[in-house]
Amino acid sequence: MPQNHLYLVDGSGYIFRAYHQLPPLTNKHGQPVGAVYGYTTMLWKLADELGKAEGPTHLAVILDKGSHTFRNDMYDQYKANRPPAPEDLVPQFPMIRDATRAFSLPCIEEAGFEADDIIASYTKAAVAAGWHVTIVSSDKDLMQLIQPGVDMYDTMKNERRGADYVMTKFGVQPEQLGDVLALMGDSVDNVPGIPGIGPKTAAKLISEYGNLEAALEAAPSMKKSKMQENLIAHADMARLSRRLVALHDAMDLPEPLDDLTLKGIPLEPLQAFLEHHGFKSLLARAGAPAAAVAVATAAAAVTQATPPAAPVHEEEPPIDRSLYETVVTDEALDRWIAAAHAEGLVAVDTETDMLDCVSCALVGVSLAVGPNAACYIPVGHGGRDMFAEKPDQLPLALVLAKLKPLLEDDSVLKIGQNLKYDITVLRRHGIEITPYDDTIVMSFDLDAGQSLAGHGMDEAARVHLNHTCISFKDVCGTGKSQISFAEVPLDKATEYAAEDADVTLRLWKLFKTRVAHEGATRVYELVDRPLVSVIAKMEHEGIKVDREALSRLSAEFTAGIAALETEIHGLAGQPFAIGSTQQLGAILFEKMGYKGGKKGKSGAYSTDVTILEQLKAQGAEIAGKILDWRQLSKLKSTYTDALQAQINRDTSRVHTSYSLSGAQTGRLSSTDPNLQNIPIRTEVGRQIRHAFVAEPGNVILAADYSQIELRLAAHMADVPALKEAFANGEDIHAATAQQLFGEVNRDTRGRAKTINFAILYGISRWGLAGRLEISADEAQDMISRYYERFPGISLYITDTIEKARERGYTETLFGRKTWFPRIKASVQHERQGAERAAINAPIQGTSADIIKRAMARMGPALAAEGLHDVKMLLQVHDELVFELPEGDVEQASAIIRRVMAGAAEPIVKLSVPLGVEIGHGPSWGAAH
DNA sequence: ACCCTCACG
DNA sequence: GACGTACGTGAGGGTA
Repeated sequence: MPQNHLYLVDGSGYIFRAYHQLPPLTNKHGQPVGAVYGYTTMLWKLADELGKAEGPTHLAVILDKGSHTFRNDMYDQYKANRPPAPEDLVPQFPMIRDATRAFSLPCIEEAGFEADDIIASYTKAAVAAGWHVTIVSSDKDLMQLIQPGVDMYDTMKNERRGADYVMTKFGVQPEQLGDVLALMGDSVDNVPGIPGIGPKTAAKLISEYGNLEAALEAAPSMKKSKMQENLIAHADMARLSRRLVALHDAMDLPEPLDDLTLKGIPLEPLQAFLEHHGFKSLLARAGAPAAAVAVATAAAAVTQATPPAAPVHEEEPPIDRSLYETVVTDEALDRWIAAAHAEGLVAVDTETDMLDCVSCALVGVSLAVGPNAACYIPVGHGGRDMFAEKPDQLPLALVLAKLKPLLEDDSVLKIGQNLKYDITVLRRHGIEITPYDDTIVMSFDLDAGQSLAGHGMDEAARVHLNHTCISFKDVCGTGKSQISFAEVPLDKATEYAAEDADVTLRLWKLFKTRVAHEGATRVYELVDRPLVSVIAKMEHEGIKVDREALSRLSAEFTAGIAALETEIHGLAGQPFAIGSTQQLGAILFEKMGYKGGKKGKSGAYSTDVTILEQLKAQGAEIAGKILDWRQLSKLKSTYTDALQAQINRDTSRVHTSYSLSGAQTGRLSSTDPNLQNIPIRTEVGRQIRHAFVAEPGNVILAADYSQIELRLAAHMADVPALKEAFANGEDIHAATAQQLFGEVNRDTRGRAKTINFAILYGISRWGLAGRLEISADEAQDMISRYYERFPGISLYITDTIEKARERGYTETLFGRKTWFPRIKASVQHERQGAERAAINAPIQGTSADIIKRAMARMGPALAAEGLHDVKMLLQVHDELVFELPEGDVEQASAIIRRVMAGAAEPIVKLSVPLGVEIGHGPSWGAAH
């Protein structure tokens, strides 16, 4: 009779690990199932052990139930600083139980006890009965249970662990591990331990003195050191910690040992479960687990099962463009679509006849399902002219009809590089791409700030695949002789387009693994990926601009500019190009003899606002005129003229393009045109905002976060005085003025405001001195006072810089990384520049994360309350702009406010409220 | 292609 | 002791 062998599976521990290590999959019902999938493969692996020498004869999955256990009664801080489970993990907990049931395995949980205690109790009982035990977990606390006859098994690393593992990892025997853990403490579970003692020191003490109590008792006679003092001072904390890490092994077993006998795994419930979640590839590709088949073969003849394939990292074949196919027949198209279904994923790229995706025509679609397995489906070659001669290609309508089910199939992942473009193009043809991954966004979430990693495809291919893509220029030429993609011959078009899809798929494979392993899953899944289709919608929507209003302004500005020009030339005594800083510098500082030195390496005179304002203050009339001239020229060329040219001919609206990878901090950026820098600060400039209007019957609504970055700074640096001021709804700059100067008036409030911003940007006394027109010493005093009044700020600054230097990156509250390679530069000002950016990045980036989450939730929140005509049009970093029927304003305002104010939740709980200010009117200008 | 300047948060 | 003088963007005009 072979010996009984009980496997105890630490299900709760596993699911967290699977969540962080595995790609964030969703099933065909749109539910997140990455962790469930990982959990399922683990059970599968265990099922395959059945019948082997070291395999289980008995097995139980142990789960945590509820969060309050006897340890909380012992120490109310236990696990107190643990963040709530990620929102896409929560719905997976019940599915874990489904998965366990699908394998027909017993599942044990008990209120008041942690899974660890249940495992300890079963281990004790089984050992007493003379059984072998294997604990399936990688938890260090459970390693205390290792003893002869009891080992651990880490399925992810495929590693069995005994006493020697504990010895290499912690330097002690398993039975001494509890003492080591007690000294070390555990920041995740909030076990206090002894400050300053980590794994190394703890192990040294325990192996030297044998156990915790002996070490504590010996402390007074140890050599004097910080560690020794701490050992004495915190002895009670260590004793409490010892009790917290001890496993409770004497509970009544919820189910008797003998009930845990493994009998085999009926195939049917397992199959149903796998099919429900679309894990059927697991069954189909790898064969059922041996145990399941053993049961199934009795009923039906099943083909020889093979064990699930271990993930092998095979070298991909180099890119070979000769293997790409031009798809021009029904049969070929069907074959590619079937291949995509079989693979469960497909890289997609669309080719169009112009860059503007609102007006462009579809020219072709490329697909890739594996390395070099890529094709191009031409549909619009030969151009839009109905009568032009065209190459042989499938009709557009047919291709769209066949692609639609694939592109909308929940069980096939669509992969694209900068998908918002393709989403818009295909949405115009009635296709909603879902689900999707975007490699440009993945790249950004991994490598923002890494100077070597460009996120565009050509650069990404060079960096990550060591491959040079065919450039668009090579195919279409440049400048005047540039041709449209519709005119490119099919063979050349296929090489170019299919390569894009092929490269995208290869990049995706790399990034998918990295996202999971490098902690980018949170920000990718919870912030950026959902945003892609939202941004696509906003760009497609566009905003109405009153062309006549702009044209009137242009005319006004032209007249103003001309008048000023005459005056300036008169004052200068000669005509010159006012826009030329070179000529202007010569006039001001050489001919007219004003003071104001040369600047920097170029040796040119600086003529920027600060200089001109100084001259003006000295009484130079020309300086004021030049400032006015510059303002009007800027407004005319950058706004009133340029915006008119940007009004789309087909839609009569302006469609900006947002870059999701534009700003290193995680902010969006806006181009063609940039709608994030429309004037507002001066009255003249503000008129331009009034030209952004709503359709008749509609209004423009603008919703702003008020002081979001300062609020986040107060939260992140933990500044009680600032937090309190925000909680009380005070004027924050006035409150700062009160703290710093003891009185509030226009002057002190203004200075306080400057200092508040200086803090967000990484202050230097020189910089502050310049801004406030005080001496560096006075500025230094002011900074010191700020740190004194707002403790936490200086700690935040030093901490952030230190961490950035250590790890190379900073992180937002949502885990967005920004890399700072120059933080180790030997050139001082380069390094200091990186330090200032590092101070700012977590704050600016968290603010960006929050508004992005608000944007992703806005559509569903509005729709849920029946508001289908509210359109989100623009994002300006802390502001969202909507167009909506006048009658919806009240209801929409409440929803918008709620969504924006609560956008951090539940992932991040802020200790300050987020304020939202909302206004509306016939134009953007009027909405403020 | 680069610099300067200036519009925004 | 000199250095250079706040974070993050994009666009237009002048110059080389």
